[in-house]
Amino acid sequence: MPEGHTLHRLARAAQRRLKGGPLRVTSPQGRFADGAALVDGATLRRAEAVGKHLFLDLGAGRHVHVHLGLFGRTTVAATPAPAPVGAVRMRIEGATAYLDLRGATICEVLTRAERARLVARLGPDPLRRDADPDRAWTRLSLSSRPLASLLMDQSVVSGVGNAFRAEVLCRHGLDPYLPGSHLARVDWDAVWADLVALLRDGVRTGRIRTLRPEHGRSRRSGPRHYVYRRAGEPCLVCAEPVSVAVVEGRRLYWCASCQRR
DNA sequence: GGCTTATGCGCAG
DNA sequence: TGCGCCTAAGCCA
Repeated sequence: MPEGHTLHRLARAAQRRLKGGPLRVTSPQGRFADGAALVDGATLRRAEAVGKHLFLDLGAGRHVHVHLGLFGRTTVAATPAPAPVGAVRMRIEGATAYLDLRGATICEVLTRAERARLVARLGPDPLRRDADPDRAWTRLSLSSRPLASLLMDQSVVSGVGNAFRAEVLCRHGLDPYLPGSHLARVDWDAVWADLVALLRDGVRTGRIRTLRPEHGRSRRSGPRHYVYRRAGEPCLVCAEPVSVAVVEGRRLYWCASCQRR
């Protein structure tokens, strides 16, 4: 479930459960065998997420970089680790916990400079204290591209994916096709603040919860989002059917009636 | 057991 | 713009 909150949550879990003693790093599936050999026996200095990227600082200028892509999944659990089932790209075993990685787009060892170059091309991450929303505003306000494209562009804002894109635009009544340059500063400030709150909630709960209390956030059954994956179903606010179209290669869901600005 | 879909992204053309 | 990567889960028969 890889939007930014997933990676920050993973970074926290890794930091808490793998820090300390030497780590056994292997690649049962084999595709990360060379990388694993480079870092096997190292100690975790720091686990950190930037946008949808996870970095494990293993000292001596070695940084394991993981990007989950669309399919990547991780397991973090108490040792002893069971015999690997399926395609485990990377397994990290510590004294009390282990981490399994499957299906990731990227799992590699980077130098500090390579890591810095990668981070430099990412836009501000709403989950990081050092994030500067002005950087994103500068990009947005000069662009004729639609908001729905800009929000998915990791060099504009990092950590937002298809679910949060759809939901945050809906929560603010924003037309997904509005050019970035037509967005009011006050609306961007509100969207940014909302992304901070929504993503933080995601880190805490491990879920994407976007419904306001009056629309059933705590309800057990029924829709869990305003528009995401609800094509053709009634909008929770105005009951008009939710629209769907492909933008940036991903399905965009929105309410054409509520989101007009 | 097969088919579809998925919270992503780089690359060819 | 569309394809390919890569894995798992949900749905159907």
